[in-house]
Amino acid sequence: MKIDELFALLRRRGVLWPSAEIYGGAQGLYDYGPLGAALKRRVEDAWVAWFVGASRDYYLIDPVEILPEAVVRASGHLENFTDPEVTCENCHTDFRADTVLEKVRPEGVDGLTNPEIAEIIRAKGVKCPKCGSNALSVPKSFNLMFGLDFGVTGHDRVYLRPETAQSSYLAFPRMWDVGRRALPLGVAVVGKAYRNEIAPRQILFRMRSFTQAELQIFFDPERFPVPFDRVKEEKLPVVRAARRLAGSEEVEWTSAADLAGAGGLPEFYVYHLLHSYRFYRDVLRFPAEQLRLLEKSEQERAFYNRIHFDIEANLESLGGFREIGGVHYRGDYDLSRHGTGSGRDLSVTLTGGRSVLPHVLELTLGPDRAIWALADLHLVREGERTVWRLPAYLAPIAVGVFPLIEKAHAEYALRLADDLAAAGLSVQYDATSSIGRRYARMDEAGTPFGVTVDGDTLADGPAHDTVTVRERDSKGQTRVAVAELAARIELARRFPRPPSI
RNA sequence: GCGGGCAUAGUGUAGUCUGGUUAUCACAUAGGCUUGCCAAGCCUAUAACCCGGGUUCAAAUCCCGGUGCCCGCACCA
Repeated sequence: MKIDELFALLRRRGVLWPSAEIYGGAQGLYDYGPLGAALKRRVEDAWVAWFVGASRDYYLIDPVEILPEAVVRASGHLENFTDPEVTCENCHTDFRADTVLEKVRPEGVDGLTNPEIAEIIRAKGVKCPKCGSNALSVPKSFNLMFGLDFGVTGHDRVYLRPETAQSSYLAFPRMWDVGRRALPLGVAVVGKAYRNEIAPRQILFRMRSFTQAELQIFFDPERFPVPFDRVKEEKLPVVRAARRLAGSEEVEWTSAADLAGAGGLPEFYVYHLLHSYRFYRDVLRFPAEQLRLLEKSEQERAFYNRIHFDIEANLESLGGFREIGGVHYRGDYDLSRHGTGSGRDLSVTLTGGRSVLPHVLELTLGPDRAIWALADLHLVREGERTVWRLPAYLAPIAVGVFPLIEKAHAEYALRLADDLAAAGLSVQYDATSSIGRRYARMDEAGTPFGVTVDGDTLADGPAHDTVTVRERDSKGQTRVAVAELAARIELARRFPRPPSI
């Protein structure tokens, strides 16, 4: 589906909508409605089950969303988020000031005010790199972090975190003690991050307030054991950076063994790349042929990332492959920077007495993007029918309960709906319109099971206390005893379990 | 940020160029009758011109400003 068509459908069903709609909306802010909120929780829970559940030494924490200025100064976000830009008044192209001044001032523009940069441009006669005209503007700074006044005086500067990862780094020394004082140690955060994007675009794909699910694995750079033998035959759809620089974005299905061998990647990295890939393929159930693992070149990736693969899904609504998550080997950059910034030594002493500054492997997911991808890839029109083929364990509503004839069967059906809800299932009771229309609504919401109470349920005979269970994808119907119903649905609602590390 | 396009019920739309009726139609939603396992039928109801200003006897329609969305460029640490 096209982006507008898909968004209209999601809006109509109350999955999500623009925030502050009655005031005309606010750029880059969206709210989730009942279906979206429930779906998001399921996606996040599935992520936690898959990533945090992979090891006994991985933990989920819930830190605040506000960072003191010293933190973002140390992390590099303060300077990197405020790159000055100049615009060519002639051809209307924007450039980063340090790029434009590369030749005349190779040391960069850090520490210069915008008028000072403008003076250099004027004095050196710097021209527009694109059209060659003399029309470069005075630089403007885009602070991509939201700054806040903190405390009574408002003199203390704080920022909404631009990524959840920083919260995990700050927690590392405490988690070292809370955990088993052993590496690897995983610290996961699922929460909001905020970026004052210049141009929010494409609904959930570039928002100013969005959710990140990130697992930071702190490990000993000399030793990160993984059960690599178990996975070495598995093939991954990769696009290596070298191949991209040579002009091809074609996927090469490469075995884990080859990526680690001739491919030159560490085994621990390949293992986790595969673990992440499996989440998208086996948990979110994105078709393998619509997924690719795209390696970022040295120019594209952040300088501190030693290895960087994006996990991308091919989305019709957005015109191609788009990043949903990533696997980043960040080295010791983060703990080193925060060690310097805080004046604390963040290295740890391992059993045996060796002291190490742990390296970080970061596994990320953008839950908002995942939700859009779940809609793009699984929400399909089949003639008159619209079906959201979500995996049963991700569906916002587990089961719909319908009386075939409201007057005759409502009492029993309502009681059944209450019983299923009491068993911990999300239930939707619907008695309006024809049974076919109710099934159709259920299909559109992605509800995997519809339970219909009919005359046989109430009558004496072999079908007493049984109901029709209608399955969303096949439209097939089976007769199920009410006593077994909750257990059956619960089974389908279990998240896939990860292989343990 | 720059450039282009767009904005009408819950959703999709007609009407805008050429100002003038009770703002069109479909689907959806709610109620009734009927039916009773896949969006059936009939009747009824709810429901919209993005916001602000201007021109005019009269503005959904023309003009200005704002807001938001889409596309391209740039940006995405």
